Amino acid sequence: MSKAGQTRGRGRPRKFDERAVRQTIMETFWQKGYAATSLDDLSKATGLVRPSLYAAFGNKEEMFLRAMDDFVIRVQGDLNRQVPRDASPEDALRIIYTAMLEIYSRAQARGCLVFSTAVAEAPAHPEIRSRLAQRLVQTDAQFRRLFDHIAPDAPEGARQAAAEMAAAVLHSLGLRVRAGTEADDVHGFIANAARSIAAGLTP
Amino acid sequence: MSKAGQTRGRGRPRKFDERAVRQTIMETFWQKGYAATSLDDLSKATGLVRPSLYAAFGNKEEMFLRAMDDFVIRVQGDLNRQVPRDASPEDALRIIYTAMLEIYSRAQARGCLVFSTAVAEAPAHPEIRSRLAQRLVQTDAQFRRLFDHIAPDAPEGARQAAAEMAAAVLHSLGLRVRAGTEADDVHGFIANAARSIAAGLTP
DNA sequence: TTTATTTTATACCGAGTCGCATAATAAAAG
DNA sequence: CTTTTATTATGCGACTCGGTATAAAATAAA
Repeated sequence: MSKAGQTRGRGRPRKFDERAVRQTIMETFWQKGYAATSLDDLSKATGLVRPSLYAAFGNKEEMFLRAMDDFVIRVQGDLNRQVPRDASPEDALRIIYTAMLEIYSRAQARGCLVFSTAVAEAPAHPEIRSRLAQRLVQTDAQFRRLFDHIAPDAPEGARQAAAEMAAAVLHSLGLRVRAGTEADDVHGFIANAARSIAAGLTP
Repeated sequence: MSKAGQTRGRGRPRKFDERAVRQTIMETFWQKGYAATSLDDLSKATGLVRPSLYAAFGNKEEMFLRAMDDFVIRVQGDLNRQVPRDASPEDALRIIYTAMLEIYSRAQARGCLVFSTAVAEAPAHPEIRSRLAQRLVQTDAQFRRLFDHIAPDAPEGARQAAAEMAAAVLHSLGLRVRAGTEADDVHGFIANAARSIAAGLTP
């Protein structure tokens, strides 16, 4: 159902831009969480009535899964734009964490849609849980690839351990932002974490 | 209201054990999350009818706040029983994380009531958010005290950084368990984390 | 135009929600 | 015993929820 938006459909044309609506859905889930976001909320936020939402995006859980994908895509985009390819491990981590802090802090302390919102729905929604698990694995792998690239001389075990630690710091960062931790404390946390992890790579 | 359970009340005596009921409430929230737990669920689980729950424990949010307290108390108890006072940093961390993994893994992958459930309600419930923030601060502080005790020769900055990293690993552990990460992978994560953090304390 | 197709709008459903008002019950205090 | 106080039981009221059936509207194809 629902073409990619290009094919000249045959019936009544849509009055909305699918990508913009998806962004709005993602933002709404991000701000209010899964359970606290009603379909009426999404309807008001997007300007689409509920049946249109269903026709275009499926039920609430499917909308949320889409929102998770859109969230990740957007974060990766922001990140790729800011992280240089030739930084030292400590600088790279500091840049990444600072960028993530900026993302997590937009509007009122929202934290991470995946690590702070999806996680709560994991027990009741196997699909969400599996997507969350995927995300954890991929985050570890991304940091691993980063360290393989910028710290190739470190032993493999150290690179793997550093990658897992780097991911853990990211998880913690989301939590701390969501809890409303003071900005200064968060910056201190970031600086300490970047230094500690980098130290494990260049002994 | 509701006396501590000792003072010989004047009216009709309670038919339930307050501490047992609180444990059941905590377990239920832990298993199903905040939003997904209805008062009827709590009523069924505890055997108390809703008005009795209200009279004894207040509304849903107050019950959850109590559950957070009870959860922390129980975790601290389990932990204090298992962590020796004279272990090396690496051993101490491994013991703590292994114990926490056991707690987080009870029944079907529940993860952490605070880090995986309360966090989702933080935006909508300021009281929950503030309690979550408290918990984050206290967790950092507890690790800090641990390292002050078992690694007093490390520089202060290193002890503080290690404490924050140790807390971050705990946050990540809750997430990973909740996402259903394979037990072997989680054990690897624990071992790597304990080694990395300890290395930062004894260079 | 006519027909086929797709989206939008309205209205509704049944289930479940929290919280409380009220009445029945049980014990202590007088 | 009578009165007071506290707990338990019953039940409801007002609301929100996710989801859908149905009809109106808008466009492309025939």
